[in-house]
Amino acid sequence: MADARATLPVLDDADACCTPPDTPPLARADAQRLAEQLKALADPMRLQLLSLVMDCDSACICDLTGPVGLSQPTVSHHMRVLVEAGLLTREQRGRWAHYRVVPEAFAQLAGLLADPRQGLRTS
Amino acid sequence: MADARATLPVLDDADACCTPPDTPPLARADAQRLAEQLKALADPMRLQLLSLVMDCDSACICDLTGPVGLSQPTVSHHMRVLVEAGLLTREQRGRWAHYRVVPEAFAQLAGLLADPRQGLRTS
DNA sequence: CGCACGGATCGACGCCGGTCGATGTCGTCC
DNA sequence: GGACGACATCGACCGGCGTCGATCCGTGCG
Repeated sequence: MADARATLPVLDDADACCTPPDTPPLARADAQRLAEQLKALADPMRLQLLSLVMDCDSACICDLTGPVGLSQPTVSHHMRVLVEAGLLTREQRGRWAHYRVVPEAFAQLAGLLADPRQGLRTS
Repeated sequence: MADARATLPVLDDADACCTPPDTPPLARADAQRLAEQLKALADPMRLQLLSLVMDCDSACICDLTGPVGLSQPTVSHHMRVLVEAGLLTREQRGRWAHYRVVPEAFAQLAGLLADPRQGLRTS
């Protein structure tokens, strides 16, 4: 802040008061990757869908449309988002696509959030 | 799925094959609340801002605009989002607004994600 | 082969949110 | 009081995203 800068006459714009100059923000690529996973989770419908998948080990879309009250294309879209984010896996069996939770992905996210200082530093 | 339904003659539309009928999805209000917190985190810029705040215990906006390369209004807006999501606190001191991380909020989110089955069931 | 079913994809629509220049508000200093 | 600096807010712009009806694709069965 300005008062700290006043005592550092030669560090008026290269040094932030609280941020050591050798500590840049989280790398852009890491931030993007983490944000994408969090964004996949950051929708109430997708959280509801996840809770349903978790409760029955594996689920297909015809089981999910009713409980969450969404149309089939919408559920299909959401499931795709979750699969692409690495939070679910999809397995085609005949007519049915089975979706399952990826526990490791949640564990990893939990680890990042549990220790925010170290977690958000991981690259 | 359809084959499971074929063996449950009276549960053809009320029962999903994998979801026990007494296990509804995550409650809508809970899903909304959790989604809001996750959405606050689900932006790469905000993750970068958070990593900076974490590294220096407390920061103000003038310290943050440079490292993340955003304008003051944008940073101010992002900080507001994080404060309203309960992930940061804001304290006005003279001209400066000090932002700090709320560790408990992260711990809670981590808990929800670490044990997804129970975590997403919590209300 | 034709039909039924489950699910993916397309296209359109409306809403949301990141971004910034401009401006307003507040606190501090002279 | 006026000037300055920090930061909040406003308004506009633009891209992204949730949603659904329609349609397409793949599988299974008679």
